[in-house]
Amino acid sequence: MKPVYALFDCNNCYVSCERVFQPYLRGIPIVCLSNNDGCIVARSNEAKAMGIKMGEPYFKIAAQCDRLGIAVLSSNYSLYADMSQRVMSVISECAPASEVYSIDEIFALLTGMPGNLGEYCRQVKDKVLQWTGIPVSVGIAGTKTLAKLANRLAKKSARAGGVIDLAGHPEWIDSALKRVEVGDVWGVGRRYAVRLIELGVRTAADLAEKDDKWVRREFGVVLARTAAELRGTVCHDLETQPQPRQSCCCSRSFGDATGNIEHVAEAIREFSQTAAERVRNEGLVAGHIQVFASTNRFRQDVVHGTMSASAPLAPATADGARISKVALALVRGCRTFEKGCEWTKAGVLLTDLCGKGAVKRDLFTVADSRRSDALMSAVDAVNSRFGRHCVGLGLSAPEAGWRMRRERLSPGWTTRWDELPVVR
DNA sequence: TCTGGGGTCCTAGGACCC
DNA sequence: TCTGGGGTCCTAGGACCC
Repeated sequence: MKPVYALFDCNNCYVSCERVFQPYLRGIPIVCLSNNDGCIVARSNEAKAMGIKMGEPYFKIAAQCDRLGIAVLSSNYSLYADMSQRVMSVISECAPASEVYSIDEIFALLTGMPGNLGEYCRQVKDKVLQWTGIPVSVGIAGTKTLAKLANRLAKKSARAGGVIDLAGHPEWIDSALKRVEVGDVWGVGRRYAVRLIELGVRTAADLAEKDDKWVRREFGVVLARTAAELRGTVCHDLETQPQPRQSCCCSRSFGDATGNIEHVAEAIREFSQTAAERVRNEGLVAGHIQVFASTNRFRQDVVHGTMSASAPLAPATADGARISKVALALVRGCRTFEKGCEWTKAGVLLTDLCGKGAVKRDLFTVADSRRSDALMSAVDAVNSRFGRHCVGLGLSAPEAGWRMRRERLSPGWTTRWDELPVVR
């Protein structure tokens, strides 16, 4: 039986999440910023029409936003994650199998389902809007890559009404491929796009027509799979069971640069506990830790520097106390810190992750004790109820200069009791 | 003055082994 | 004048995704 994939994708995801709880933002241009109020990461259709570009540093267009009356919001990831969960749960109940692909996308497997799948997906889309307030678009096709492409066209087409079904209309595939630039194909990034265009491959249709051996030789096996998927050959199956992650990184840009190693250490102490908490939440432990910091890579007029230090964690652990102790020791033992740099970013990377039950032990190491497990469970319980960093080891002041800027943050409408919307 | 964060996979090259 | 062959493992770097 021919496989059928549907890709559901939230329209302007973060903007739509904000609009659910601030209806006065509907119909006006609005953008959402990345962490530290750095870059534009989401735009409403009105903002797109005004020429606001994705990924643009905010400081460069702040005045323009002001002049054009564009509403600007700091990123509120706890809101977006919560809204995402609601959308995903509605859609996943409408299909026999599904794969959450990102915060705003989910693949649903519709293989063998009876009836008009385009019509069915339109009903699911309406249900998502009614139940969560989030508008979605849908692309349906025989491979994931084609479903992505169909979704892209569904978003742009006024006639499609948010749904394009290439599985039900294989005769549309050729013209669909011709209408999509090669750089907009899922799996073709900026570098590949430049080279492909130099080689005369301009559209998805051009890429699909290329000889498999040629693509493999010039670009490797990954792009060869993408090209095959455009021809209708499934190379990327649905991953219904999320694979256990291999690494966990917590890094942040600082609100204010600092030359003080103790400030960097403070940040890293907190990031290491956040990373440990994420790893614990997934029942994993880490066997290796790396800490790093860097200066502002964009500025020409300052001393540039990077520091990085790493150490094994033996036995592997997710104990925030142990991990933050090692992290601090790594920072303080790092010589490159002595160069008089202004640090603007730091982070912690946990790797060699494995299941908690699979920890290797030897005669000379002691596994995490039951006391450590109990302590971490208590910490997680308190923080889950009262907010992250409510309790922790050596916590820093909320107003510490290294903390990220979030000057236009909306309330935690769905995740914090004290920020619930009030109905009058 | 101000430029995000968090992932994965593939490949090439070096170290090391027999 | 001259330097094997074949394999594995690890790491760094480069590409991609959202």
